[in-house]
Amino acid sequence: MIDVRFPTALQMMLSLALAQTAGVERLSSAQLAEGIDSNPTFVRRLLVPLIQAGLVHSTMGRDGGVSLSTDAAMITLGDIYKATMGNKKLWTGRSDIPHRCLVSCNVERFFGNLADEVDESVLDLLSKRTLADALLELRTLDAARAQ
Amino acid sequence: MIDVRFPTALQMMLSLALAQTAGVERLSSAQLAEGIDSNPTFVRRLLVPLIQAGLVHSTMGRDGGVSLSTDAAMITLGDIYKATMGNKKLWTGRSDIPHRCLVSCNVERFFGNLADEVDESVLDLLSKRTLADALLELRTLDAARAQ
DNA sequence: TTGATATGCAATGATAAAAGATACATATTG
DNA sequence: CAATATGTATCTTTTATCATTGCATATCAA
Repeated sequence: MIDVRFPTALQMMLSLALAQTAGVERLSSAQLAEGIDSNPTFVRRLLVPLIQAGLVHSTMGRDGGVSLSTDAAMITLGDIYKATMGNKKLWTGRSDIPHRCLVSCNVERFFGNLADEVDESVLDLLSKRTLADALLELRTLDAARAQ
Repeated sequence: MIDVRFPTALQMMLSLALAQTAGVERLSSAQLAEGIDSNPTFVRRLLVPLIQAGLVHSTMGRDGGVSLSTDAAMITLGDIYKATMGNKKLWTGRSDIPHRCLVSCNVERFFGNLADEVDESVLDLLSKRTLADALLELRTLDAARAQ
């Protein structure tokens, strides 16, 4: 199955950012789940690392829910990516390749280094964009759609 | 299951490049399969797009096998990636999100654009490296390993 | 204090993408 | 024509991911 954690977390964060600008204090996991057409448990699982990273604040109990910890302009898409994907690399190579020649003895490390470079370049790209930027892009797309 | 087509195709291409420098005319799918600890069918499936892209030349029949179509310095890792992964994007978002608000109506396109940018930056990185460069890196890694 | 309702979290089940396995037609060489 | 390679279709196995269910815990309000 395809891993949709990042796009999903991103949508949730965008919803929280929108709520923030609209003056809504917090959203429940059920509300967020509705937005992504999924279930509250999945939402809460995704929220855990975002909360631990300090991007989202959660309040328990009745009338509980989550909200952004800070202004949307202070959160980059890179922050969200790092939090939700943790140490998972974008690429994984074959493991336990039998060592028999120059290639098989060293590809594993070679590919690992390459994957690291890729991760870095993706994070660079994501870190240049804030949630606030993204929300603005959504408005632009929406305006284009309306025409 | 994790998609290991690119790392696998890369290893095969490196093996073919090494064979080329060693004066070996061609390798069979069985030989390549041994190198990646897999089976000839998987190898041949992976070879199809590489052959179609003109990166690899295949000869059928007894004593058949595959070899690089050109010098390893003329083939970039980007070529290999494009051939083996085809149109598959690095990221896929959730699909069929119900359209209910500014976010849900536009994230799909927003994320698609973002994914395109990521693909582009990864391909940029991969296209700066040739198979010959990679083979040289393997030798460097091997020398470091020997110590 | 208690009922309603939220999060936090564990465990189990369903789904789907990828790789493995098998079989066989076709091509080439000696 | 025998041996052995590729090309390709089909079926099975594996496994990462998401959905579902259940329940403990926290909070608010009547």
